[in-house]
Amino acid sequence: MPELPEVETTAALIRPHLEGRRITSARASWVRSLGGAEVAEFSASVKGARVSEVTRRAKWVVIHLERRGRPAGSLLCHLRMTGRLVADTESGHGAREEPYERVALGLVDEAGKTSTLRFLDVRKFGRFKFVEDHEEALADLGPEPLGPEFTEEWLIRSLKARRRVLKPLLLDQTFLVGLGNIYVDESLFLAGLHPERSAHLVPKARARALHGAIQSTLRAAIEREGSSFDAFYRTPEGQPGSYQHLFRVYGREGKPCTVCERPIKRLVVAQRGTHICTRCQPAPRRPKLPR
DNA sequence: CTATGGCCCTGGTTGC
DNA sequence: TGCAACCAGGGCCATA
Repeated sequence: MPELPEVETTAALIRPHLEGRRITSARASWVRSLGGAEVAEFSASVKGARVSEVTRRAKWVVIHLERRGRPAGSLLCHLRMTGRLVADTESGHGAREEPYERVALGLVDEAGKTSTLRFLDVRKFGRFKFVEDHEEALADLGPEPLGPEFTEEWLIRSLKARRRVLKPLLLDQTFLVGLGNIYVDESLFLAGLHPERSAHLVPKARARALHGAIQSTLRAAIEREGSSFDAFYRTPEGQPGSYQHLFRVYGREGKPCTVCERPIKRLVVAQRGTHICTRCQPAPRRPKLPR
């Protein structure tokens, strides 16, 4: 469950269980989830710290820590393909290790009530790591698609400057953050753009359409708490997302386009499964090959 | 700068 | 039924 809307939803779900609480213990049953740190080192970094705030940057959940009222580093969590963050409301569960649990934190609130935050991750691609400075750690990321930097003018200018295929460029987190395979396909469909078009050849009007498509797709998905079409990947906390019912192309191979009824096609672009309507998203002109 | 392919991992689905 | 191949919402790294 790893694109911007799912990460935003995750941050919102765990926030009330974390803010204001103090970390009393930490454990990790899969060290590589810690992103390079040893378990003891990780534990020492977070134990005794208080969670001041839970935010999101790109596809990262950022858990801000403080000690004596001063900033004291952050926990950065990336869900990658199968990661989940689950907060226990009931106390007394802290000792039990859940299936696929990779990292867990014991917490206590001001009244002495205990709880547990667990990082579960079937495929172990995700990360749950401590950093001193989250801004430095995330410095290479592009702008937020729902933030003030991401304007129509920015997108027009930035597309023009890149001689790259459109879809992989939009998936590149150093270019623009938050989009993954699903929301890229959905956004390109809404904008009427073929994923293999050259970024620098996208006309201004289409770039404007793409800007609107990205924002409206992400906003609508956040409103529905993201997508979850596989029981395996759902968040057990709260309701699973429901945006998957509104997919126009993703996972709809062979089904009729919602606009023109032509069957949706699946192709592979930059090694990623890609879904398009060949009528609504006309293929780019192929450059003439020298003979 | 851009593109490609391997790699990290596990489990569900598909096809023989 | 059994089993192998293939697929998956991400991103890093080396190489060309």
